[in-house]
Amino acid sequence: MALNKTWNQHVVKKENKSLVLNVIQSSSPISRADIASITGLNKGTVSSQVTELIDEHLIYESGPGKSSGGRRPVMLLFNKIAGYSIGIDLGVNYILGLLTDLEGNICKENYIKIKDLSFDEIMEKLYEVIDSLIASAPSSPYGIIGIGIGVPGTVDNNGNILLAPNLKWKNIHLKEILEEKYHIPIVIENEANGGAHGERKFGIGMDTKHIVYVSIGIGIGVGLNLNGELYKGNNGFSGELGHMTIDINGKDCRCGSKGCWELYASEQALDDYAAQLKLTSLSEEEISLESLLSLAEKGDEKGIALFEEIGNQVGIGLKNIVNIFNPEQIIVGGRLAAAKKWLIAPIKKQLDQTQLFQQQDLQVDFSSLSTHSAAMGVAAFAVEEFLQNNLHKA
Amino acid sequence: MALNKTWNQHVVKKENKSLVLNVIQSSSPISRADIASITGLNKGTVSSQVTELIDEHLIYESGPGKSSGGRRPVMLLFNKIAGYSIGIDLGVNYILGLLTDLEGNICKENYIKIKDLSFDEIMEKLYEVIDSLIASAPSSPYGIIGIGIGVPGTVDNNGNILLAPNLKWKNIHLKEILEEKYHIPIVIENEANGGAHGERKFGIGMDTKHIVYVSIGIGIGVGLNLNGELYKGNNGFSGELGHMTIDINGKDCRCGSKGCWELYASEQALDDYAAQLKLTSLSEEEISLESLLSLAEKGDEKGIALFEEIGNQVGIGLKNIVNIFNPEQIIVGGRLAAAKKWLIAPIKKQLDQTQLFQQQDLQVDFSSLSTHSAAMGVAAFAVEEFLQNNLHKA
DNA sequence: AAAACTTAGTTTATTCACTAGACAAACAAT
DNA sequence: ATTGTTTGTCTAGTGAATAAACTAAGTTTT
Repeated sequence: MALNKTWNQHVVKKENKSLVLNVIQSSSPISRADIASITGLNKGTVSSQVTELIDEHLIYESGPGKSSGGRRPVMLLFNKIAGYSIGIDLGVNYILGLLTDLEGNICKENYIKIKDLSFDEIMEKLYEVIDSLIASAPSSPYGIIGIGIGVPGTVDNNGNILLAPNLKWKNIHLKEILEEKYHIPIVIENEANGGAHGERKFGIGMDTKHIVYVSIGIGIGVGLNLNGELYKGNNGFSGELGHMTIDINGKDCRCGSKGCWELYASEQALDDYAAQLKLTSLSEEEISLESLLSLAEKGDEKGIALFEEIGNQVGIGLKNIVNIFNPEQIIVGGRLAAAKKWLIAPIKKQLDQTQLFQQQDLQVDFSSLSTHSAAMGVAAFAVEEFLQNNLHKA
Repeated sequence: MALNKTWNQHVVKKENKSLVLNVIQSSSPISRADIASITGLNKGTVSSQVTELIDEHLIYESGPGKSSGGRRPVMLLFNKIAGYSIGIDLGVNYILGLLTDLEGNICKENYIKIKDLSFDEIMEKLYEVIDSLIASAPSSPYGIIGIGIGVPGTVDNNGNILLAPNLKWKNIHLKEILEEKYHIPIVIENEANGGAHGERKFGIGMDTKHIVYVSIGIGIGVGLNLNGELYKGNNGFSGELGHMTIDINGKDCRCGSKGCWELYASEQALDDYAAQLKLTSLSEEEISLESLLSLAEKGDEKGIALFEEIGNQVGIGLKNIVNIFNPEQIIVGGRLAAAKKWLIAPIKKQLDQTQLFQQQDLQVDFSSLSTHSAAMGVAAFAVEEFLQNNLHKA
C-alpha cells in the first residue's frame, strides 16, 4: 500500500541509534558526553541509546577514562565479539574463507585450492569451508550473524548468480541454497564489489568517498563505490569494464566485440604476451604470474618490459575511468596487483597524459589487503546487514 | 560541531511534507484521503500538512471530485504558478533561455544566436536574455524563484566553471556573479547533467532510475543519473566520456591522448568524415550538420552512409557505457540526435553484439525534448532547490 | 422518503522521541 | 575545605505522528 517510506519517530530513533553506534565504532573508546558533542544529540538522548545498546550486547562499558578537570567519564567500547561473520572469496581455482569479528578482524582463515570441479563438488568444498569456520567460532551472544560470498560473476539484486563465466556457472540461486542450509542471512556479491568494500572499510580507501576498485586477475572486474555506497546498476551488471572497447580494430573477444580492455591488461594478457615474446628461460607450460614475477624480480629485462607493457595498457583503461567517474581514488587489486613495482610507473605516465582536466586530488593506490580484500568486504556486508536489522527490531 | 546529521521531528516533518507535495505534484488532482493511503501517513497528519501547503500557496483546493459512494472529496492541485523559474542553455553559438512554471511548462522562450563573442559580450547577452524573461513573468506569490544555467564544461560543487574549452572559459565564478546581480538562487550545471535531468523529469526518461544521457554535439558530454540522482564525481568532472579512449592507436586528441570517442562520434567527426569523402554536392564551406541532414533526407547514399558510420562509432561508445554502468536507459541527445533516423540501426547493431550479458531490459532512446532538454533540466534544478528550502523554513 | 451505509476530512487524546535544564556524582585546582 | 568543572541522570516540556471518535456529505437499500 504505502509506496514511499514515511518518516516517524521510529525512523528517527533507529537512525540516531545507528549514528551513536557508528561513532562508538569509529572513535572508541569514547564517553557519552563526547558522543553527544560529536553527534549534536542531547546528552540524555545519548544516554538512553547507550543503555539500549548495552542491553543488546553491542557495546560495553570499560573502566573510567582520564578526567579533564571534572568527573571521570565512563568509556564505551564496541563489543566486537558480540557475534562473528563469515566471508568467502569463491575464486576460480581457490576458496578463501574468513571468520571475522564484528569489527572485521580476522579470527580464522581457511584457504583451499580447487581445480576443475563440478558444481556439486565446489558446493561440497564450500560447505566444508563454512562448516569448519562455524565450528571454530567462539561462543557469543549472537553467534554467526551472516555469511557473505564474493563470486567472479554478475549477481542480481536478489542474490542470484546470473553468470560466472570462469566458473561456468549460470543462473545459480546461491543465496536461497545457503539460506536453506544454514538459516542465517546470506549476502552474495560480485568479487570486485566485495573488494571495493573491503578496501574502503579496512584498507587503503578508508577515508575516501568515491572509489573505483579495479580487480585484475584472469579478467578485469570493477567495483564502484560512488557517493560512499556501492553502485550496482539496473540488474547488478555494472563494472564490467573488462569489456570496455579500447581498440576498435583489436583482437576478438569471447564477449562478441573487439579490443576489450581485459585482452590487453590482465593475467591472461600477460601470459599471451609472454608466449609471444618467447622468453628463453621459460617454457610455455611454465608461464604463470608467479614465474614471471620471480623472473622480473631477478632483474630479467624482458620480464620487466612485459609488466611495463601491461602497466601501460592498464593505465589506458584507468585514464578512461578517470574521465568517466572522476573518482577520488582508484584502487588496483586482484592477483596482478602483486606486480605493483613495475606497473605503477607506466600507469602514472598514462594518467598524467590527460591535460584537459587537472585531476590534482586523484589518488591511485594498490590494494592494501591484497588477496583478502574481497573476503573481508563481503564479511563486512554481512555485519552491516546484521547491525541494521538488529537496530531496527529493537 | 555536529559532524553528522541528527534526526529529529523537524526533519521528519520536512520529509513528510515534501512527500505529500510530491504525491500531489505527481498524482494531481488528488484528495487528502488518497494521499494518506498512498503515503501511509495518517489522515490527520496529511490534513495538517495540506493546510500548511495551502497557506504557503504551493497547492490549492479545486472543486469537489467524484464520489465513490460517500462524501465527495476535495481535490488538491499543485499551484504551478506560485512562482517561475528560469533555465538557460549557454551554448557555444547560441543562448537559449526559458521561463517555466514550477511544473516545468515553458511560458516564454528566448533564443539568440551568438558568434565569437568575448566573455563580457556573452555576459551582456546573457543579462539581456534573463532580464527579458524576468520582465515577461506574470506576477506570482514567489516571483522568480531561481535561475539555472547549463554550460558546456566542467562545474565544481560550488558552481564555479572550471573549464569550458569550447567557450574558452576557465575558472569563472558564474554563480557568484549572477547571485550578486539578481539576488536569487543560482544553479550552475554542466549542460549534459542538465539534459539528463530534463529528460528524466519531463522527457523520455520519466520512469527510469538509472539513466545515462549522452549529449552529442561538437563534442560529447554525458550526464549520469544513477540511483535516481545526479552523479557528479569528486570534483564535478564525471561524464567526460568524450575522452574515453576507444582506439589506442587512433587520432591525436587535444586532450593529450589518442583515439578519444568524440573524435569518431560527434558533429566534429561528421564534418571531418564528410570532408574526407569529398561529397561532390557540397563544398567544404557548406559542410554542416544541417546541410548533411538535408542531403541524407534527399536520399543521397553517401550522405546516409556517413551518418551510419557515425552511428556505428556512437554505438561502440554506448556499448562501453552499458558494460560500465548497466543503465536502465540510455538517452541520446544533443544536436546530432536529429539524425536519429540513420543512427538508430547501427547503434542497435553494435549493442546487440555483446553476447556476454543479456541486457533484456535496456532501453535506448533519443531525446524527446530535443534542443530544450538542458534548459528545462536546469530550470527544474532551480525549482527543486526552491521547494526544498521553502519547506525547510516553514 | 427514511434508514442504512460509505467515504472525506477534522478534532481530540495519546504516544513517543528528542531537548533543555536542573541535579547529583566525582574529580581537579586552589 | 572550598570552588569550579565535567560526567551522566532525571524531570518536565515540546512537537510530530497516530488512533479513534466525530462531523459532513454523499450513495444505496428498503
